[in-house]
Amino acid sequence: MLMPRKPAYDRDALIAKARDIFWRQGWAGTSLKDLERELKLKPGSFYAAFGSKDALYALTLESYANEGVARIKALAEKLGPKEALKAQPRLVIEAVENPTKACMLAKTFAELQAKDHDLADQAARHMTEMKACFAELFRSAQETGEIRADHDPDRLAARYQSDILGLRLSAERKDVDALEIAADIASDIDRL
Amino acid sequence: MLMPRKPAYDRDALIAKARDIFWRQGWAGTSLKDLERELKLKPGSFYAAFGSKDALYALTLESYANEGVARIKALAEKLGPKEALKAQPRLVIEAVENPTKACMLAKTFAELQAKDHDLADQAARHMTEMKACFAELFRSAQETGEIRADHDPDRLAARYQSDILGLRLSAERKDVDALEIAADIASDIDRL
DNA sequence: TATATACTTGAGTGATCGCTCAAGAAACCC
DNA sequence: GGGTTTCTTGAGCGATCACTCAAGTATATA
Repeated sequence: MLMPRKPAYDRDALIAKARDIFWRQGWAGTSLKDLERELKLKPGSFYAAFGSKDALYALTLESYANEGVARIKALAEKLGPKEALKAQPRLVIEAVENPTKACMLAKTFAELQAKDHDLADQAARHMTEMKACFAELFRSAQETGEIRADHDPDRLAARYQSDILGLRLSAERKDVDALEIAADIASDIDRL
Repeated sequence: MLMPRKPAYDRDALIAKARDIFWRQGWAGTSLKDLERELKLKPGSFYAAFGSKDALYALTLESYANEGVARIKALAEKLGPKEALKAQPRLVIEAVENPTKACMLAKTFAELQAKDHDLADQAARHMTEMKACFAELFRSAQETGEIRADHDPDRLAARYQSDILGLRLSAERKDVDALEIAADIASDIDRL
């Protein structure tokens, strides 16, 4: 007895579009008007589809984090763990398809942590996830002997992630040559 | 013929107080209500004293940057350039008087750059200023022979500042041992 | 003490915020 | 095509935004 009607939009495409807007403009910096205009959705459709601005933001964080993990894992598959870690800094600041260089998780965390917003926790969890991913790469690079075994892979991962966050923020600046920094981060890995 | 009346508040103290609020909560995250409550100023007095929210924010950025430059220069005076650069990472994440660990200039820049807001430019200029300050320390450490002369001090400064930005953001996370990262940044300087 | 001047107060401005909902349009099964 | 259900539309909700201003108060000089 069901007689439905399909939505006129592609939900995943809308989430990807919203991700780019939130990524660039932040949480408070993006209004419902912005989203309605860019997603071509009237308020009613928007709320029927996503429930709330925060709920959509959560979906975009999820999407962002999943793609990030997938990208680094694919890179490791292709280049091996050490070379993937070395290549990542340069790739991440050269990705022209990104709406901005800085990390969306870091931006979200920095903006909303003081408010104890749920989205800050969620961003933090995704960053922990990424850090674990980096640690695994350091660990397997140690197993293959590419990196000396007397380093703590978790510590290496924390430092590496911190460097990447700084790099990606620096890459937004006009007075900084982010490629030099990326190269220096990569060459640090050779010294391990 | 002038018959004035002094304000009941200490303007510099108010700016310092506002700085801490903006630093923690960001630009969009701080409402006039927040400021009026914390500064104990009614709207009329607020606008008579500072003109606008943005004008006050600009004053707080100025205050923040001036104190930052003064602190690093005092540290260099006391410890010498190399030891100052090595000490700074730890000191900056251990400063308990700060409302938050992350750098206010970086947070401002990240939040407002996409909007082409004047405050983003101003924050960027202050970061450039800080970078030049770091470069000068690297340069003088090279002159004393503490750091090898075959490094580009401007490049070292850009990398160092990028590392500090990442460190300070990392220091806000519960799952990261920022002291370890600070120690690793310091030991990197010994290898130069 | 009288008066001029600056500061303080708080109600209130129009604009925008995230969001709701009733009504109309469109697509499905029978 | 008829009937049912979902999707789409857009006016409009109360709350909050940054900000204004006229009236009241306090403090200086004369």
